[in-house]
Parts: sequence; structure tokens; C-alpha cells
Amino acid sequence: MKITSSSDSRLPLYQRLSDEWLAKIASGEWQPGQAIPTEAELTQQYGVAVGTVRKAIDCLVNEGLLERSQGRGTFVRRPQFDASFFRFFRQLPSTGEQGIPESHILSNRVETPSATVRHALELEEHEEVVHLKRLRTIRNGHRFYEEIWLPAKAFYRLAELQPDEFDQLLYPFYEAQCGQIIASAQETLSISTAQEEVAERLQLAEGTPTVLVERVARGYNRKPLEYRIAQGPTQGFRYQIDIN
Amino acid sequence: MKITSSSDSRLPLYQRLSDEWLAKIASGEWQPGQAIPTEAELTQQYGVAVGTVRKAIDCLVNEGLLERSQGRGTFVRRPQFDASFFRFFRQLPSTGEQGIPESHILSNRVETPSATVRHALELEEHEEVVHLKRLRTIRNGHRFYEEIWLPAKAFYRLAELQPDEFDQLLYPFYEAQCGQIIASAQETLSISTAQEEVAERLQLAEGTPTVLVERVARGYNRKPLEYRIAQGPTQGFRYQIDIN
DNA sequence: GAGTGGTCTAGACCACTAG
DNA sequence: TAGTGGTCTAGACCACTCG
Repeated sequence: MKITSSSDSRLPLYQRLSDEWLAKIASGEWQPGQAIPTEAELTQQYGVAVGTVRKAIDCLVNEGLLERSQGRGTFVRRPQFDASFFRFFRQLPSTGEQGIPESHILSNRVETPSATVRHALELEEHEEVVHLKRLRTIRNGHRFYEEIWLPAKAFYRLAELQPDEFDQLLYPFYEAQCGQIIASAQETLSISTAQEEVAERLQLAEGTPTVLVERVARGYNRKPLEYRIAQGPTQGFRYQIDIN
Repeated sequence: MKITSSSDSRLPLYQRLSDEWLAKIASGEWQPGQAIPTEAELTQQYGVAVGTVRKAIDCLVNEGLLERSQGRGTFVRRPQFDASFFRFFRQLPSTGEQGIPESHILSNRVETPSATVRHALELEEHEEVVHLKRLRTIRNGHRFYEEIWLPAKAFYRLAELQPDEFDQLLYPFYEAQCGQIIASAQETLSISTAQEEVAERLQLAEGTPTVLVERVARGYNRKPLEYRIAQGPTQGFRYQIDIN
């Protein structure tokens, strides 16, 4: 089999292979949770040595896209990092009662994006977005008010649903409903104050300081798929990061 | 040459090699900035194949401890992540005048640590710490008040200096003065309020909300070397993280 | 030109998983 | 027991750096 992706032939073989396979994952030809062909098969298909196949796989494993399991095979990893939002609360106050994590969609509409949103999602002038509003209650009772914008082109289905048809976790839901997979994200934390709708939804006095978490989430191809602003009370807020 | 480190012989060869070399880096036998022996030399010294040497080096490169440079050699990487503190301000307000980054040590004393500090630094009951207080002004005029604790055993020299003998960047200074190298860290962000000394130093009214950044920094061997609490005004504060 | 790391190959044997 | 990924070897050739 030839390498079909438009990769620069000056690049090393293993790099071209791993690009090729990245494309297969991005396109859904290799589905999350499923096994990819065995090393032997890939060796044959592409007419390269095992070592080269292994090195190409190594790259994708390092990037967190594949997962090896000795004796079973190599699998496309399902990025499960909605959980990463919860680095907020790694250390929970050890109250016995934990409260129930909840997520309520307040509204879901197609809109013309503001300049900020259009810029964050790298959209063209005329493109529209699906705009979600959502109220989340995290384990320890902390409440977050979120606004989420998604390119309507790929996510129009979400505007056709009833708010109560949404799942708690959005990223798997995106995948199920729209075939879009979130692979990475960038978050920016800052401090703001509660105004109008935010204040009301969070039951805070206007002007109360809040934590503001901005997130741009991207697909395998690094194109932005979601822009999100979450706002919540500062009290008890914790955000933990490992630096290496 | 035999592998001297006390590594489990059930582990793969390349793993034992990379552990061995990690120890050499940690002990300072291989110094930051310097080249390690060539692959050919290592191959000979340990009596293993090149591929195995390369895989062992790969591990350390992935962990950010070594750096390869084709045609020149492989080097021990100098962790330069005091800069990582500045993920705070990746996006600067584009005012022409940038202000000068400054760092003033306010005091440096040996003390008996509080329980919190002792716990964070994983110290024994009787061990003492060097306690630094420091005022930092970041590029865009933001001011941070920092308290820093270090195990006196390794850092006693810092208590013998005059405050104005300290460098702006502490981590290279630790290395130069005490031979201690910071390799990783964990930060926790939360929101607090300015009290007493903090309020005064930051010129804020008592009770004003502040950003509080707690950090535990560790050496190559993962032992905690520094515990730090930085506090600054919320206004204009930004902290950016990439998630994968 | 000598020496370094970078790529690639070919094949052996081991350890784990599952039917 | 068959098939998978994991480890390890041995050696060829390339690309880059530096004196």
C-alpha cells in the first residue's frame, strides 16, 4: 500500500506513516476504542520494516492518540478529558456528602457569532454557530455557568435537540451526535465579576468576584471545534497543574 | 561496565540504563549543559546494542532530561522553567512600555517550619528551613508577594547571604549556590484575600481578593526542594494551560 | 573528513492475552 | 496454542556539525 496522505517525501518514513495514521484517526476510519491493524499487517501493507512501524506507532502513543496493550493489540484512545475540567477539584473537601454532579442545558440556538467567538473558532465571515448555555454543579456543590459555541456547520444537530436530550458529558455526546472528537484544548484562567445573567444563575450579587475559565478545544487536525467560557464563584476554587 | 544502580533486574535493559543515567544526572555526574558520552561509547561501556542505548536515551529525552542535537551530541537539558511562572502573562496587554521585571528579596532566615510547610517539603520532625520573602514585579507591572521555604540541610547557604546578593531568577541561583536542580513542579491556583503583610506589600486594602499560587518544586529524584506561595492582585491576572 | 546522532532494515526471542 | 505487542541485537546508510 502506498502512503496516500500529502506528506512531504523529505520527511522520515516513520513520520509519514504516523501522519497517515493520524489522518485515519481524524477521519474516523480508525475509530476510538477499536484496535488498529497488527504490526505485522502494517509492516506488510506498507512494505516497511517492523521497527519503522513501531517507531511510527510510538509517536502516536506519545501524543496520546494510541494505546498499546501487550498481547491484545494497539487501540485508538478515546480522549476522556472532560475529566480534565475536574483538575479543579482534585482535592475535595472531605465532607462525607459529595453532592451529585449535574449539568443542565439552559438553551441551544443557532446564532451569528460575535467577533470574539468567530475569532476563537477561526470562522469565516458568514459562518454561524450553535450557542449553548449550561449550568453545572460539580461534586462539592460548586456551580459553574457556561456558555459554549460550536461551528454550526458540524454541530447543527445540537440546535435541533431539546435541552433535556443532552448528556451530562458533552464531549462523548459531540462524538455520538456529530462525529466530532475533541483531542486537545487550551484553557485560560482569569478573575472577573458576576454580571446580569451570570450573577442571577450563580445566585451571586452583581460585582462578586468570579473565576473565569476560557477554553478553546480542538480536533485531531487542530481545528477549533468548541469555544467555552465557564464562570463560577471564587470560594473553594482550586486548579492544579503539573509542570515538567 | 556494569549497571550500578539498584534497579530491578526484571526490568527491560533499556529501562535499567535510563534509570542509571537519570541517577547520573541527579547526582551531577552528568552536568546540565554538558554532552553525555556518545552512543557508540555507551554501547561499548555497557555492552549492549545501539538500539538499546537509543531507546534508553529516548526515554530521558521524552521526560525532558536530555536533548539531542544531530551531529553534535546528546546533552543534559537545563530545566529552564522559572519561565513557566510566566505562563501567567503569555498574552501581555500591548502597552508600549513594558516595565522592568524585578525581584527583591525582603528577608532570608532559617526557621522552624510550620506543619504545613513541613508536610509540603516532606521533612522530618526536627528539620529546619530557609524562609525567603520576596517581592516580584512582572513585566506588565503586576506585583507578586512570595514566601519561599527550602530545606535548610541543602539550602543553608541562602541564609548566609545578604538579600541583595540574590539573583533575579532563583532556580539557576539554587543550582549555582547549593547545587540543587529543580526538575518539576506542581502548582495549585486558588483565590484568597490580602491580609496584613501581604496587603501592605501589594498596596491593597485588607480583604481585597488575590490570586494565590502554591507551588511544590522537586528535584530529579522527585524529592521536594521548594515550597512557595505567591500572592498577587486578581486584576489582569491570566494563566494559560495546554491540555492534551 | 571524522564523528555525531537519525533513519531504516531484518530477524530472534520473550511475555502476555485470549480462545 | 496462536497471535499480539515488548525487548534486543547487528549493521547499513544518511544528514548534520565542526574543525
